[in-house]
Amino acid sequence: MTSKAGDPPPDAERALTSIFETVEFSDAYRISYLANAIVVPGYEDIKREFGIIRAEYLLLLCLAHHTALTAQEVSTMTRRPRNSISRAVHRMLAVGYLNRVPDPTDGRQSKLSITPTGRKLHEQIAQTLVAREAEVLDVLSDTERSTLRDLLQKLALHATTLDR
Amino acid sequence: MTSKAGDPPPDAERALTSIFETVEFSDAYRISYLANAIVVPGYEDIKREFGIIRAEYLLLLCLAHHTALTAQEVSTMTRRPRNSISRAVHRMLAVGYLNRVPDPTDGRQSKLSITPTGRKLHEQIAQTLVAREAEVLDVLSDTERSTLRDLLQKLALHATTLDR
DNA sequence: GCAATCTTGTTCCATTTGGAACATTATAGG
DNA sequence: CCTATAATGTTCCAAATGGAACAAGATTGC
Repeated sequence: MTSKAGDPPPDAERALTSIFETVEFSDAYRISYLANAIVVPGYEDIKREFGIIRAEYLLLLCLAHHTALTAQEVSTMTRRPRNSISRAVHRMLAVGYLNRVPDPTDGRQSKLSITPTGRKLHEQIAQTLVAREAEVLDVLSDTERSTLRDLLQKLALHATTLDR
Repeated sequence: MTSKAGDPPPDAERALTSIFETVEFSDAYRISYLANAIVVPGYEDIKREFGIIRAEYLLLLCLAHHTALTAQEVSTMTRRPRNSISRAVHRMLAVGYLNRVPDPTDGRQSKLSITPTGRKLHEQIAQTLVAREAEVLDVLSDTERSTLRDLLQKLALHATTLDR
């Protein structure tokens, strides 16, 4: 269907990629396109294979890397709306991937943490996404990849300061 | 709420960004996070301001940069499902942002093109996204930005060869 | 030339999504 | 201390989303 990476693409196919160069916000467009090409299909696989939707997996992911978080913190970290996280918390509690203990010092919130089963699942799911990431990044050399990492980190950190 | 870009972040806030470093697929995660921080809120603004949803705007965007495309081509270029594009075509036709002429050589498909009104709208919308992009990219120097462009272009081109 | 297969665009439907309003608790200002 | 304001998590609802099946047309292979 599509030509291989190194080939000079035929005209019909070239037309479908020229948008990357002509679009007014080409960096943002490329980033968005890449997200759609890497993670979005990844989430679809995860849904099919594990019955877990995006907000649910992001919740597990955050908790796999922090000993305890509130729902609000997960919402902020992931830029998902609070109600999505709320729903995710209920489902993940129900299937035993999550613990929830009310915060004694603040009656509004609860501390969430991942269970061993939840962590096992996360590790499986992460593999899927690591593989998908590798598929895309393998066109870069080691130096290029390391440069990219640094630039993305800088941008991501800065983006956290952007309000919604 | 959040500290400024250059400040050393306080502990509570640092916890919310450390995921960028600890997540197993950190490049993919950062790309996805950036897409959510730049483009997604952009689409929300566009919906509020212009009453146009994502698939609809992507359709206009593609047609603004190509004299004629089929719905299938737009679907491929944007990685949106065919039915989303189909709906978008109908709405954009109804409001006069689009022309559609059946392909005489292939009865299944039609050639789509943008109207002058549609193009005007695209130009307004693009400004919104260009501004949002600039907000994020302004932390990079000119050289960094140019390096990033090249890397993203390489990745995006390669990603087009990924099925689905 | 014809049957089987594929492609395009569409409709249908179930699921996901996120805004808005809400109850509850905490915090700030007087 | 007590009222006004803000934050957390939840429910409700309308909208967007994408998979699946479909009709109509094109292509392939015999």
